[in-house]
Amino acid sequence: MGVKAAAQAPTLEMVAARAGVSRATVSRVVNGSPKVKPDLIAAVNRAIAELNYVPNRAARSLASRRTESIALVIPESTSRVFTDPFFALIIQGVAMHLATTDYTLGIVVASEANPDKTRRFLTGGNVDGALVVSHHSGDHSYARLGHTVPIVFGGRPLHDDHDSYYVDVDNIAGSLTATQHLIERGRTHIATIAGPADMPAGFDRELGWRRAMTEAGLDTSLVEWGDFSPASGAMAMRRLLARKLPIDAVFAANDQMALGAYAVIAEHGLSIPNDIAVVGYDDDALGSAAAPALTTMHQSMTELGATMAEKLVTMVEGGPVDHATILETRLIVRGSS
Amino acid sequence: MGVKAAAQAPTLEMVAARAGVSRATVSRVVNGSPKVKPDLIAAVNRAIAELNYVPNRAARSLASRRTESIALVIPESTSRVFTDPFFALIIQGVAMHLATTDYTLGIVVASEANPDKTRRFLTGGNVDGALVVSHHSGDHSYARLGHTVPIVFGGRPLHDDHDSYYVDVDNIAGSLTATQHLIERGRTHIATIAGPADMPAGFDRELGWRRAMTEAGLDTSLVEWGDFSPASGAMAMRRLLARKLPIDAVFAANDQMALGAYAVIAEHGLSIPNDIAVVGYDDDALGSAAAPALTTMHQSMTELGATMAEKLVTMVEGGPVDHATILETRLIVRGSS
DNA sequence: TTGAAAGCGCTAACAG
DNA sequence: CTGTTAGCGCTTTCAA
Repeated sequence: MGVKAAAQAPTLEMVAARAGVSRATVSRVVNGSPKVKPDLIAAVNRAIAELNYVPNRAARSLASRRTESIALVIPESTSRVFTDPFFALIIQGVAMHLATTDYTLGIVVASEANPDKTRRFLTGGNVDGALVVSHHSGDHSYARLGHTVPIVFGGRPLHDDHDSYYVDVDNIAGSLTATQHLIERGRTHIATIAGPADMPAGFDRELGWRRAMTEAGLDTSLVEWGDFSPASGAMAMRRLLARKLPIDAVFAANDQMALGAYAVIAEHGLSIPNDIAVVGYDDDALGSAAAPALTTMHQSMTELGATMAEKLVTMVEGGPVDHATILETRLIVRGSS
Repeated sequence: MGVKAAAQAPTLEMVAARAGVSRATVSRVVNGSPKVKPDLIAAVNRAIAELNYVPNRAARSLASRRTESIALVIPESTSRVFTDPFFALIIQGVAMHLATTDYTLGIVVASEANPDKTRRFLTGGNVDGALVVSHHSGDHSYARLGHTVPIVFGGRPLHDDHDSYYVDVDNIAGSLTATQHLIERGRTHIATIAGPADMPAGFDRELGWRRAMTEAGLDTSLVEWGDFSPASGAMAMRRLLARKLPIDAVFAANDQMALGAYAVIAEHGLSIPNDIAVVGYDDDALGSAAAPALTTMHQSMTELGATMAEKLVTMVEGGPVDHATILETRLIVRGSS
């Protein structure tokens, strides 16, 4: 209201006029074309600065048929476990990598009630590519879209899907290492609180534990499953203890479940690590503040996110990429083992 | 490569041709204009379905001068504490609310090294509005942009900024309630592990504690500050105990610090809640799995996010909104108090 | 190396 | 109520 006219955003045309060149030239300068005379480049840049010009994405994308934006798709069901630092860190990694590029990041929570909405959004030319993360394997249903628009998955497909692209952490090697650490510490009755077997992370971490146990000739019957939540970890620990078998260590498939187990171990009057050593997975912030501090496997989820983003951008721009990229994991020994 | 022609996405024009109407009519149907004859609507919708048409956002936005997308801005410094469920939950709330609208969500990590990049992005007509969240008050530097593009802040401005729009939880009432709960339980030497005084959440939660204590005629000298991390909570608790004054309860400004304090209390051979009752804030997932389970103040961050999104959309669409929206908080009594 | 001109797919007056 | 007609701001041949 009042006198103030809507300050019209400067257009490329205004820049051209001010710099005394054609719109085409301004466009070339903005897009870094190599064949523009230096003095013109300078003139254009000056005009851009003076006008505080910023290109209109919609117009650019309409004309060029590229959107300069990528979507991070999060299946609704997994968004419910958003509390899991997992997602937040991946988003952070993706966002930070993208900040170094010209791509914009869009978040899409894929409604399971209406999966076509997401499909259409992705195939409707709204994004140049997509990142799909989930704990659930089934969500690789998006895999087929990969033929229409570039897609990079976070976490390996549960069933090896030969032509999908993904970045994953080495869950098998990680859990193998964690279990071997317990064995080296002289533990022999090592239980595991595993994650759901229908999620790659759950399946693989159980597998690594199994391998380490088998290689060492130890018994692999002490398994209980949780859903990665602290409460489920506590319940699993309770079931483990209820078996009345000797247990001198527990490898939990994630820190949240490990911490859930802490409470139960204390309730039973047992001490960590004297009676039962505990090793978690993920290196949650809370593990280091727990008493005793939790030994765990560290893997950088921000790195995972950044790597996914980098890979996708490479694909979008037509570069060569491998189907699988596996990130390393490392053991962090603290007081609980 | 090979024979496959790039399957050209169907355009509005193709739909018009197939339905035997003009492009304008198709546009009207797509945008739900009330003045189109039912039979034409049907014809158009049939053509849309047959062609699997999906509107091109760029074209639409270029022509209509609206982007149908909003940005969630996260200052870089606060993105480092991304591990804090706070952000993840807000994002979730925002994403879920937006999923019920036609708006798209973009995540922008505002580089502090190059703040203008974000400013330009926001003012450059790339989004219809923005949501800004941060724990830090200083970040209301974006407040001025509010005159150019609608902005809703998460958390109140530290210095009351009379014309910015925000949604916040009632930190003062919440911490007052938490402290009164401790007082009702008969505790009289109640310490607080406060958050940074330069963050509204830190400042307000300390204030609520102070009010409750003062009203009850209790001493308010037992204060130590942390930075909301578990480690800082542990250190603050250590300092509190080092004062060698009687302490029979602790109100921590968030659960992560409360849990950090747990470890230290145990180290000192004290028991919770017998020797020291503990109340946290935020209702983190881990608080309920701790031993004993943590009494805390619950506030729905997803609701915060959803409310922010809703408010912004209303603003973007020209509806009336209040400057401040305050969300309720509730006490959850568990074993630690 | 630069400019002119033709759209990209859609919306929004304005007629009719 | 429906169609016609201009563009929205930018990229991109094609000539010059």
